[in-house]
Amino acid sequence: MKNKITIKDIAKLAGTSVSTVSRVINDSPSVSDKKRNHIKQIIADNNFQPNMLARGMVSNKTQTLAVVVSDINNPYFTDLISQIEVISRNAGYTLLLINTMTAGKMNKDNSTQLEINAFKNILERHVDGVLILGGEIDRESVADNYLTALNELNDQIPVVIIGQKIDGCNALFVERDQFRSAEIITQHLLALGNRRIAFIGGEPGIRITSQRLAAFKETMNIYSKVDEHLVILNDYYPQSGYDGMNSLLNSEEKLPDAVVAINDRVAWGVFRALHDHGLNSPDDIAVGSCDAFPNGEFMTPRITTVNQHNESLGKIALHFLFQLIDNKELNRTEETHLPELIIRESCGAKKRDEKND
Amino acid sequence: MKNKITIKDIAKLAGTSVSTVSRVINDSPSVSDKKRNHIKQIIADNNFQPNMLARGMVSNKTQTLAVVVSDINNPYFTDLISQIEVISRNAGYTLLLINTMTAGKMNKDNSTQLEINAFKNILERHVDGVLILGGEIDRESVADNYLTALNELNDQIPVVIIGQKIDGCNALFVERDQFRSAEIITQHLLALGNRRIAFIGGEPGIRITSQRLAAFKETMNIYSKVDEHLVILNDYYPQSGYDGMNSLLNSEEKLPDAVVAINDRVAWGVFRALHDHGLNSPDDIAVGSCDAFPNGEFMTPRITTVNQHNESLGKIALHFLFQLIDNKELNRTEETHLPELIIRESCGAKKRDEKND
DNA sequence: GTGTAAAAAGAAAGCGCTTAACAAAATAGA
DNA sequence: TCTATTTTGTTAAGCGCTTTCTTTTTACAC
Repeated sequence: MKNKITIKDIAKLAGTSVSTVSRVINDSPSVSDKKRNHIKQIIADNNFQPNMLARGMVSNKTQTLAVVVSDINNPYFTDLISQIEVISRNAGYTLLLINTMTAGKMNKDNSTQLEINAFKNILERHVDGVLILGGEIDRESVADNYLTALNELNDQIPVVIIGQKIDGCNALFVERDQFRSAEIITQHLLALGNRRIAFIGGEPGIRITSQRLAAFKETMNIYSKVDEHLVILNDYYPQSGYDGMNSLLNSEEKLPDAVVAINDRVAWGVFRALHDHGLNSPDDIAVGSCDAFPNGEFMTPRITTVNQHNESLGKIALHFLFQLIDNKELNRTEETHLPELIIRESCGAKKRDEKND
Repeated sequence: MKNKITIKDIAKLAGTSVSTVSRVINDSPSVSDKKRNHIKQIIADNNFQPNMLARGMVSNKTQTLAVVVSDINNPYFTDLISQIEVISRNAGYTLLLINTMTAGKMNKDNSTQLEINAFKNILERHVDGVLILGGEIDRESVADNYLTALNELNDQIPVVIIGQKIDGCNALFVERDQFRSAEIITQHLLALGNRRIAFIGGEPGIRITSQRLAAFKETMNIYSKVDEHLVILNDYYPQSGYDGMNSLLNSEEKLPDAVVAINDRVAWGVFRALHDHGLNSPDDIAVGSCDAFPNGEFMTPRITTVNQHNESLGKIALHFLFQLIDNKELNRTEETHLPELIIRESCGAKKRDEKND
């Protein structure tokens, strides 16, 4: 490891003072063009990179954003992170990534503690802003010490949370209407004539699940009624859909006409279970879901789902975060993106249209 | 934003000197238990977090690792990152995440420049170690300025690269045998009696593609021969498999008996194309691939693929990186993980067994 | 030439911390 | 009791930079 070259070295090489070199680095005006060019040349020749730690100490800016994410393997978050990375990079920020879920499910206390630790870490590092995706915030009830830690963090550093607003939290929230999206897909399935509809997937105690499930139930109750045997929660992954559908298929109960899967990945498992039983979607059982994950059009059948326009979430959240960092007045426009039904094959709408032609 | 509390404030509150407080923070022995406890109490009461920038300046350690990744949306990398995050966090490091691909494909110059910029950024931030996943390193030929920048980075900070060794690069490489995995799946397909086999997916000019394609061709040439019309490269995503398979299905050429997809996601698109043409895998066309992505067992048909044990890559890479950071002698054991065939449904091996019973 | 204002350059303080060097106090041995 | 040693605490330097305050240089008018 070579010894790092410092601003002092550059000053010496250029035969000038440290402060003049600093002025050149920071594009301060009061340096003559001649000297400026000379110094720039020397900086380039020696491949000098100013030490950001030192700059950060005095300027109180680290050009760093912390991203706290509960599950980096979830493509919903990955999508978000990659958007966030690009926008941040273009704005001159680098991301500190903090994942708070180890592997699989964790017990609640443990994950709460992990997030609180993350906040401490963030505080130590003096980042300029914090973005929180999912995690504890998704829970229906948040521990008091978590809320305290989060508010303390937000006292020191601007925090923007992508998720549903929670009471008592002072951070800024950017949210999507999770109720509405489940309502849309349930209405669609009902409109196609299905009356006995199952709900599969989602983790109990997590807000997105309760909201979507509530939407499902309320909507169902208008035209039909919910058979509680047909509501099977678990988590958000294909295995969950597979197990859920299988238990329905293997039970004594009458089979449903249709299934609302909590998201496309769960639907994937549902399809697999159906196929294993020689059944077919949409002909035997229609399946609809939410979230429009990438590549849903390659599933067999192509999945009918609800696009929440999550692709704009990262952009909006950063927009706010940058405003907070710069102490600007918040301008909460351009936030509304309504969920939108994407009709593909798995609910059978197109097939029905063809028949009616 | 509250004013941050500093070590000075703690010293004043504790009626002692800054250095004594520092000793307590750093668990230095020469402080009496009484004073130590008193100071610890005050630190806790005031929720004091030492400023890591300041600590980093003097100690030359930032407890930060940079992770440079070309495409954070690729689940192969996401898997890797999430492992890396957990291990790093447990070792007291936080990750700086730098994604170098914006969206979709980029032209080569642009992405080279993005990575070089990333290296500069890393240098400025004085991280303790760097991990590189994919990116330029994957290309068959690397630009000179890229190699120079990479070597300069490695001169200052330990760099570990997960990928195939490139000439002239001084960083440490951790690799998997990409040739072997394609060889395995091709052999499997040949052993099942297929002779006319297509190769779909992968990006020309990227090393993993050339290596797997070379393995495919060499293996094929032993028992059969390669019809160049049946080799269709593009990229690594379902669309690529879909388009590739479709073009085969729509062409005048005789259809292949089997397909080697470069990875499971490409195979996914292949299945979709087959299905659109009323064809079925493995009955009409067998499909095998590499990489054993998560949830492959939920595909229809369940995919037969080759597990590269990439799950151990992150662990091994960090193991080395930590050794380099601590200036330890490198101990390159436990590195061998042979690729392994996972037989599921899509090549038809099990069906054949049943028939023979 | 002198005088003055503006521009350019430099000196020095300080960001929050660690740590070497030193000083003081406590303990031990003679 | 007195010195030698160990333990505990303090002072101050310095990490690499920014920035305020000062000084020097330059430009221009008279």
